[in-house]
Amino acid sequence: MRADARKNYSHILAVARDVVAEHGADASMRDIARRAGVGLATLLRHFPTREALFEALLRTNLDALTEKAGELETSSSPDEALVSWFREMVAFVQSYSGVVALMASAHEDPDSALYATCAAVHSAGARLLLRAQTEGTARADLDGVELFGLMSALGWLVGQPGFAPREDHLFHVMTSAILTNRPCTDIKKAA
Amino acid sequence: MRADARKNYSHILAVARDVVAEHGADASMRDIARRAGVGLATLLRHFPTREALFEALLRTNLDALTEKAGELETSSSPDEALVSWFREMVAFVQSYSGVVALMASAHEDPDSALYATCAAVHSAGARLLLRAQTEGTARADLDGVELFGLMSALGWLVGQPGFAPREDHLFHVMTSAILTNRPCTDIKKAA
DNA sequence: CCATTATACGGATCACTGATCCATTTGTCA
DNA sequence: TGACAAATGGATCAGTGATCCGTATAATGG
Repeated sequence: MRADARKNYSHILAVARDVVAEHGADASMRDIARRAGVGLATLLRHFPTREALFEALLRTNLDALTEKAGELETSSSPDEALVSWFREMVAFVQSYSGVVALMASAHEDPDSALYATCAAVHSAGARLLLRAQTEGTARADLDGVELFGLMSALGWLVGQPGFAPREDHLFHVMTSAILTNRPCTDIKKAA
Repeated sequence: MRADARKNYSHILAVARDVVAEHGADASMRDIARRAGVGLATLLRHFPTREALFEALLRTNLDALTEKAGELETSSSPDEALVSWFREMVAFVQSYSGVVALMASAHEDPDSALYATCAAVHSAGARLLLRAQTEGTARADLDGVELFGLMSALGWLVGQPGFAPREDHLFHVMTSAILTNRPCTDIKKAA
């Protein structure tokens, strides 16, 4: 790749990160190109589709999440690790609104550029889950994909207008569905 | 309203219901108009925005759900009623993909055409929830909005590619987060 | 039953989107 | 410096939702 092309590539990616953070996953490609100071054609040659752009955009974040899962695996108790990672995943999904759908379809399509990255995230989560399940603190009838799904769903929900203020509580409800040792802490028990 | 206009209104609505069921919430307005045999301008005069069209489309479904909640309130046990209604809500959200976001924003905006309808659904769900909470079979720290949110999130999730086959299981996980008397039925309990 | 009038209709058009083409510019290397 | 491949971006295309306005028609009064 020529030097100027490489520079544009990085610059576009940086600008795209800002614009997407501002306008969500359906930001205008023209807008991104304009703000990057390049023509639309240039943007679209570097990233032929919207998915390709997101792929590049998300790869670093997803890799970081995968790595984070590995760290938590050794630094925290199984259920604490799972909850911490869950929280980070939710925050991630929420911050790039509209991105989960992309990841879900990427996970279904082995040819997708995001496929490997998604699979890594899934299996990283699955390992954290398995560790908690072995200890008996997570419900046994879950797998990594479902864990990912629940995280995505929560991230999606708290990204919807009106639900952001309830994020902490909804997070608590959702984790108590996954973990077995913190069942409904603040609930008036019957019997 | 003139007779032909009224006829067009109903016809467009019926066609829109089909098209949306086929192509989801971002179906082309031109497409709907074409299939209804009217000009795009006519469609857009009857329903100035996409939201206006969905408003009309969803009102009947939502009213039906509200009514259903009332029926269940007298015909089933509190937790059975809640679960049944939960299931219907999830199916509804899933069938009209992309619609929840619309309802969420409608619920935030008192001027929205869907506001009253949404509020009715929320309070109908809240009543079912309260009944189960009084009996002690639903966790007490939930309100109608959160119940609606969890239903929406699940509906959204099972509408994503790859998660549809897991609908039943995810439904089970989610309900066990809400109910207290069926905590993780198929799980190896710790201690 | 016909003439008038208000109403509804829809083709044409606009601004916008992502995608593609290709003449021009620019980096690179001999 | 010269030549060539590579990268660029303006122009253009089909698609979207929205708007305008001349035309067709339903409703109404004579």
